[in-house]
Amino acid sequence: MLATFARTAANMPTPTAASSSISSARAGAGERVPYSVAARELLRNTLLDAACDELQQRRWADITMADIALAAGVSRQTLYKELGTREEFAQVLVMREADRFLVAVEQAVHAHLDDPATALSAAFDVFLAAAAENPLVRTIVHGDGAEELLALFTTHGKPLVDSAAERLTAVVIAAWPLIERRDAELLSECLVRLAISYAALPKGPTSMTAASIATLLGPYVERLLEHAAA
Amino acid sequence: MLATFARTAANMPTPTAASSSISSARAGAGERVPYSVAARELLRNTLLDAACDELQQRRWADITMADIALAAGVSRQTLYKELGTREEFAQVLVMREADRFLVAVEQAVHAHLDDPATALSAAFDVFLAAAAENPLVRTIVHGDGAEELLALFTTHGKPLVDSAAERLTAVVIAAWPLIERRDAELLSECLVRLAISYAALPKGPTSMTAASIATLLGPYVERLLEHAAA
DNA sequence: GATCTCGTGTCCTTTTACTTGACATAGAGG
DNA sequence: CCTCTATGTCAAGTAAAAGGACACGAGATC
Repeated sequence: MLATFARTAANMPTPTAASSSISSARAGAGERVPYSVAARELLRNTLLDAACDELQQRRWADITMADIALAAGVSRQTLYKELGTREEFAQVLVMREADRFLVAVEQAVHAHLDDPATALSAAFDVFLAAAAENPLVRTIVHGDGAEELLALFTTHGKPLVDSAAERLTAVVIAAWPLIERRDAELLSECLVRLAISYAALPKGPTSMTAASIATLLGPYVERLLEHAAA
Repeated sequence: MLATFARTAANMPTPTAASSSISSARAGAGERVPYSVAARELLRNTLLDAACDELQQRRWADITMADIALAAGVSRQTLYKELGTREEFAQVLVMREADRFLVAVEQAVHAHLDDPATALSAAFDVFLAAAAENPLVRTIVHGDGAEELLALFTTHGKPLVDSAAERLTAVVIAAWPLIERRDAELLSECLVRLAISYAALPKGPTSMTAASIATLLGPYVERLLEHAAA
């Protein structure tokens, strides 16, 4: 039923759960976002979206800050103030995209709480499939002139890896609370690094890669759970 | 596949087509919304959403403008400037909700382009079902202290009826271009008035009511189409 | 019936956010 | 070498929102 119409899609707390068709979203509790915060978010996202759009048409190296500001309908100054320098902008852009991948991964894990190895495989598969079709990733991996962006995944990838690993750790711990934090952190960082590697340089069908990873790391995870249960 | 992640749900042109799960929205053409416009929209919607939320907790008469502004995280002054007086605010609130109903109706019609009578029935059914569960409508129809809002549907309902009829006319003409505008206008206004009447005072299951309307007006529509085809 | 209280609607001042134009700098290309 | 262009930053100008104040009218209280 579409009975209860959707709340304005504009004022969602996070784009996380922004799917649920046309139904009563956020009818629940005090998840109220004051306008000032929502406007700030809107500004940032408008800017980042504009950059993504531009990226699908020409190389990052050919896109100026002025282009991005113009595309977002905002002055260049506002862009600098809100997102910092070009490098910082790129960093934020990449981080946001990574965050979205994490959301997808989180869902995949959540769907296989009973079987860690399957969860591992499913999550990795979802990630790789998404990465393979994601415009930003494709641009970076496939196209030329995106070396600066590429570096954010590798040589300058510390913020990304750390952040993603941290988030993934949270996912793991939420899924299997018995696992020790240190173990979860180790596993997460390993997974993140593998994920980035395979996203940058795919090998064979995504499901096979995912299965391989599950084969490699599944025993470790199960060992962890056994120890935890004991 | 969720491959291509959703564009920021914040910057959608209209909440109209804001359903399509997680897939590449607006990758198409120049449907770019400059930030200033999006921010304005966001402000209005935040305010209206806040009012809706409040309405689910207490009566319209008990909700002050200050409450709404506070709930939206905005100053009272901004509220007045953006949405006008209390009456105007209520008007806008109602109109927005009506607009959403029209969207649902439009979809229902679109799903039955081949059979006008069925389209009629389906549209009316969708409308009534939605109205029956819609929080705002329920508040107005069921609760006390909403007389001021109720008037906007009846005695002071000219803007609503005119607007809805006009939009419905557009839907009808888009669906069956052969129908003459004058006929579409007559039909639309009649339907809008009936819809409001049954929303305010439901009678029996929605599907039966919808079927009755289709029985009553179906022949008229088919007659129109026959004449047009001739 | 006079007063008190509260919400409305408006005016005005301060503060914040965005725009605009300008400029120093550095790298690319003629 | 010089020009052209993009970056990053500054200061002045403008628009939007916040915050305070007040007149007005409606209900409540005494």
